[in-house]
Amino acid sequence: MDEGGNEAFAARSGSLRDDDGREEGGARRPITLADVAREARVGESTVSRVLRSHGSFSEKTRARVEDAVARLGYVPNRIAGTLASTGSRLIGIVIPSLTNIVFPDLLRGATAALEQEGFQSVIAVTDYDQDREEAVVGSLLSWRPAGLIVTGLEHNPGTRRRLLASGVRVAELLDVDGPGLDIVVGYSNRAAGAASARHLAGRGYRRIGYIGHDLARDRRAAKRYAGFREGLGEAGLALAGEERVASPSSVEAGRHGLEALLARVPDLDAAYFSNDDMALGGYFHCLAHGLPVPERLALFGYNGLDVGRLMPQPLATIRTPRVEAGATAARLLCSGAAATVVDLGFELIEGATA
Amino acid sequence: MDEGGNEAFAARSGSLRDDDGREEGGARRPITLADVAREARVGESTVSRVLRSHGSFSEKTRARVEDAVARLGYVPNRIAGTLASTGSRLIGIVIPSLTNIVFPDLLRGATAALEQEGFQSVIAVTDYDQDREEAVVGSLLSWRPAGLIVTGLEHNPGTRRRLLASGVRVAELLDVDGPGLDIVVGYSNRAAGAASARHLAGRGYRRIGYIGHDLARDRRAAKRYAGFREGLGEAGLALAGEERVASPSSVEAGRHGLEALLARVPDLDAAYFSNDDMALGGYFHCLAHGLPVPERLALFGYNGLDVGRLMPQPLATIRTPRVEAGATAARLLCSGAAATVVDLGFELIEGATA
DNA sequence: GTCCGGATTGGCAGCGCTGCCAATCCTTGC
DNA sequence: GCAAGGATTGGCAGCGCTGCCAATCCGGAC
Repeated sequence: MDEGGNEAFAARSGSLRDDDGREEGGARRPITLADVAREARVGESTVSRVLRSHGSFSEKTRARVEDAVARLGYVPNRIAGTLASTGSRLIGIVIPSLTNIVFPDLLRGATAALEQEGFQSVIAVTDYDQDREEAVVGSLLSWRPAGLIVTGLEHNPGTRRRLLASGVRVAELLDVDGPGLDIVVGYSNRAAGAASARHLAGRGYRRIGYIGHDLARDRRAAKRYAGFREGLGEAGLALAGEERVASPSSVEAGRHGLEALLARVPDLDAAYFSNDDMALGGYFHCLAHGLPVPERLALFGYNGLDVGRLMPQPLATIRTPRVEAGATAARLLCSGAAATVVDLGFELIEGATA
Repeated sequence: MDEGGNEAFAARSGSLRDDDGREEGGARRPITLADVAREARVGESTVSRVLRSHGSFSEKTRARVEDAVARLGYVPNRIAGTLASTGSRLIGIVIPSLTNIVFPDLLRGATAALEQEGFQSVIAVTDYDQDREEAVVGSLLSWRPAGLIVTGLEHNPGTRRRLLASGVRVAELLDVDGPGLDIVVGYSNRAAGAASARHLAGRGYRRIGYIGHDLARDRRAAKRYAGFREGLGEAGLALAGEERVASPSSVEAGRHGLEALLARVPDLDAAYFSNDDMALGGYFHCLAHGLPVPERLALFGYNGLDVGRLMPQPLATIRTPRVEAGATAARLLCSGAAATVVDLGFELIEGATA
């Protein structure tokens, strides 16, 4: 190892023209590309080219540079790199919540695909609040990302304006029911709701109730709800009752919601939940109170979580391709595809609870 | 609005000395701080000061600047800001998985606290692979973060070296059983395992089995396992049998794991699972096969997920302060606290399954 | 009216890296 | 042996913003 340097720091040179950095008690400064260039006795651009495998250079040069990098423990500064080059390799991802496993799934798909393309993701959470969405979108845009992945098609005017004005590519996920800004990847929540209604009606259920969570915030759940009512209508039915808890969806909300609804509408023969978490709560209520499922009460969820498949009776639900949606959106953004709508569809899982 | 400019772009000036940017068909370029300064007829540093509420300026100036910002739709470029100032406002977070809700919980706590401090987070996932951890740590370090949050205390030598050499603050989370690099926030997995064993032994269970997942990758689960065996040993007991599935933890792995174990060791009277997801799967197995819980078989989990609390019989488990750990680590990192170990402890929940 | 000290303000040199362009080094062909 | 043309290479001007420092302004105090 050379004098005065350790793996990650070099002695800071004492004056502006002295580049040798051998001042004795000087402060330490991070290793830069210039340090590597000096160590390898090549130009800065050459180091840059080698590190990015971009442009041409000889095998001998590559070896010298890589050697110097290893010797100095150089870590490239992507902040500087991004500023200097025109486009960043960053994608911002905006999701409403980390509590519902649906969004980590989306993240999983997106980050995996992104990584493959050499992109990194920055994540922000809105808590289902459109004002917070506007704020985090602004915050993400200040990193000059190559693209943004947001959830749903509904945004307040400020968010919409910022997104449009920024000129960055935007992918809106998990919904295709409505006009999108640019790239849209998802499935129809409305159709999913309708399909659920048709399924229950087709099975002969007539006294069907709905247990949902905060629909004002979760617009996709609201669309499923609307689609569900439509589907019931087509079958000549109407909701026999409904219970909406003001909180986000959860097993707890589902359990207590079903309990409350049954107290009001005891002769329900089926319950449609705003998602699988809620439905699992409902299932637990039935188990705890000895209500035979689906004989006494049928249950239907949404999302197709693993846990539903493993219940003693597999949950009747709709499986949504969340991971795939994240991955598809990421790939489209990276590839610079034209504005488009990708409807990935969904799959109705009959299960054994309805 | 001035001629030739719209909300987010200004006409690019045709030559290097012409700053007026009124070339007719020129390309568009993003609005910069210099544009705002010109529009507000103040200096660049003044705009910078106003935007960061840092330094002093008159009320009149603030109004003019904010006016210009609004008129031009200026979005500050944090890439440039970070490069120019010494420290970034970024914290990197490295987690092993997004599939297990534990890590989104950690993220939730961390991002909430970080946001409050004006920091942004960049997230990377390792899939429980130490080599991938090394790679993503390198990748995160290239953003020159102010700090890094990683999971667990076990890292391969390369990761350790990079972390140390980088000079950035590091917080290691969710475990306190072992030496840390810098800041450590978590709880003792070993003690949790031992406490679980003592609880089961104290309740009179004697034929106790273990159902776990891939312990080679999940070092914290391995520590709980070790602690559990120790705890049993103190009570004069030994594991009556164990089943390890090679996959990550899941409801499915728990259900099938218990089934397999019971096939081999039918007279088990209690089952300790590597976590609540696994335990939920075990519970489902019992329900599906009519095994009375806890009379025929007691169940014990780990993590204290909501779902366990809402089962018909609340799950006996250990509640871990995951969200709090994320938040604590984030706050310590931001505040520049000294290296320290924070043991947040855990809480044994008796539940009704043991 | 003049002077003083604090409040404001503007200028400008970098932060570390990349893109462009010119300089240099090899080959290969004749 | 010489020139043409591609392969390598180095120099350096920014990318957009912040930090430092000097310049300017302002409101009393004298």
